[in-house]
Amino acid sequence: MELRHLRYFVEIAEQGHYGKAAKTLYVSQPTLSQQIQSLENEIGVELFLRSKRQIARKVELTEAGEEFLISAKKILDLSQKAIEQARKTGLHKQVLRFGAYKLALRERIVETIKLLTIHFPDVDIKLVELPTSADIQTALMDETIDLGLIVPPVKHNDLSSKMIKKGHLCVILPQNHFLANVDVVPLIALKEEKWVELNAQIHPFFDEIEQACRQAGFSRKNHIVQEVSSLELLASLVNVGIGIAFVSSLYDLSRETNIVVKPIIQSENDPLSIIEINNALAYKTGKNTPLIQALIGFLQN
Amino acid sequence: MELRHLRYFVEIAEQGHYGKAAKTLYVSQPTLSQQIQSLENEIGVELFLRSKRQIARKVELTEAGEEFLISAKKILDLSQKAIEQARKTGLHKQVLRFGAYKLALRERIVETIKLLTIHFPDVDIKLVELPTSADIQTALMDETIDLGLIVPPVKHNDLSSKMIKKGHLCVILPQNHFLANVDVVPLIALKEEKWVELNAQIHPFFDEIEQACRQAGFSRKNHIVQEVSSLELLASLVNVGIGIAFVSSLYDLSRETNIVVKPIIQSENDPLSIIEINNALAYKTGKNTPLIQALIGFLQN
DNA sequence: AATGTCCAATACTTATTTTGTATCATTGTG
DNA sequence: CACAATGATACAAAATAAGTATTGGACATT
Repeated sequence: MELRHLRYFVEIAEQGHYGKAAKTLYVSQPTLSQQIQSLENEIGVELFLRSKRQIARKVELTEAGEEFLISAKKILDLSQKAIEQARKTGLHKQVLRFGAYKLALRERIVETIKLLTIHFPDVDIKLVELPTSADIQTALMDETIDLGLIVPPVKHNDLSSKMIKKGHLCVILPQNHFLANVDVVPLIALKEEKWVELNAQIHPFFDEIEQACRQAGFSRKNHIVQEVSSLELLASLVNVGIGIAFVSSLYDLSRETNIVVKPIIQSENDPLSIIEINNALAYKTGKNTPLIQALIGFLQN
Repeated sequence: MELRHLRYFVEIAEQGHYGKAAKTLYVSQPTLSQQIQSLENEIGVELFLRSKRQIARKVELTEAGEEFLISAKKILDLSQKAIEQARKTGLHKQVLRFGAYKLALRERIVETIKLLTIHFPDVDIKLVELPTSADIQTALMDETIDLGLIVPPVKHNDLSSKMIKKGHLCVILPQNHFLANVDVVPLIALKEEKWVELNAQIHPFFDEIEQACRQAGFSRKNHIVQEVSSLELLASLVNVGIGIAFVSSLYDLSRETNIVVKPIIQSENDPLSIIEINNALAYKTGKNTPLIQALIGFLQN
């Protein structure tokens, strides 16, 4: 018997329905059928009524099942408590310096980071803000920070990283732009555009953009008409028609009006050839403590 | 986290030694290293001290580990109790008719069956004794018994079986027999011997023996000088030199003196060509209830 | 200091277990 | 009686755990 069996059993018992339980547990329905069977076989007792008639349209517990449900919940609860207790003791006042590049703070990742402080209340998480993803990596190498949010790829051999959020390159256009109504924008279609760009000092993926354009067969040199220092300004200038701009799908632009955001594709013929701009967590390879692993594991969900 | 992690953790903590814990858990040492690491990573806390110096020659728990140990034991204990409780309720006064062939009661399996009554005290286990393995199979088909101990193979399509004990064909010889000092006896070497044999009415694997001899190129017809009705008599007659006899390695002959037991091999050249005489549990295929599965699972250990 | 022993960690492969996909069988409903 | 709902099965795929061989670090001994 494993805790998995108990988790599945409790969910099915509470929902009274294999299919619904499967949904909330993010597994398939046959999985539950099988796991419950193996649990029943280990105990030697049927936990759910398998009688032919199912008038109530839901699975009912046997007498033994009712009892087992109470125990199972208690065990699962204790397991959770045991983990939390160990964390409390082991992480007490441990400091974790978490680095994020400036623009990350405009991304949806922020809420996730907030969750960290709730689930690991005994870790003293110090948020360190640095201009770019590259600066984060340098800081990790210097051990100025312990864990950092970056845009892959990593640029040092000694850094390990784990992707936590997938995103892709997008372009923002004024609403009256001739491409404003297409589904996706092939990169080459933007060959002749004028560009507004974030200041290179804070741009998390400037190099990736330039490389993609080169690959598509053009360069934006002399087409960048203005550099700005914030996403808001960027959106405003696009809005009034000064130029268009590249952004990541991970940015939260929901508050910017009168602009449209369109995904970029590398090849005109392949609608799946998006250009990935991801978020990853990085740490110095030698320093992958349980705490760091646990945080990464947590943030991946 | 799964209960497996807790089982491993508790065992290592109590033994203070990965290698020793691996032995009692019947897994390899690296397995424990890995599972403990994954547990630590999930919790985010080191449970064992990994300090450089290990003066005490044993692994020590961290403070968090000490606490976790207490919780882990409690959880494992509750899990066991939960199973027992469910069994108590679900199996209350359930009757299981367990069939065993006569000679099985002279085999080591008996002790194992006794364990059943201890671990499943609320099941009313009725022991049914029948002459041979074939009779057990008939009784299973008739549903006169629910579960039976047999010597494979099964002889009906509707019977399922699960091996629970491996054994092999042996010969018992008087101590002064010319083969009494070899390691293994090739079957063909017994071509000219005189035989004492169990009464065909109670012999669990007479057919298997005859077939093996035929395969080796001889027949015992006219060489069987005496039939007896018990293992004790069989051993006695061998002892005084009336003849030799085939037995299974599963028989408990520890109380018989002045005889030697030697494994038989089918081919002179291959010391691994033993002739299997196993024990299996069988049940009617349509009737594999959780109880039967649980009993089989239990007896396999 | 050099050498040997003990013990957990690592790298890599294999085996087992769990999960998913497709399909079925049964039951209750319109 | 056809149809929808729901859990069970069979089989393929993926994920996870376990095994084998080896390493590296800490002590002990010479």
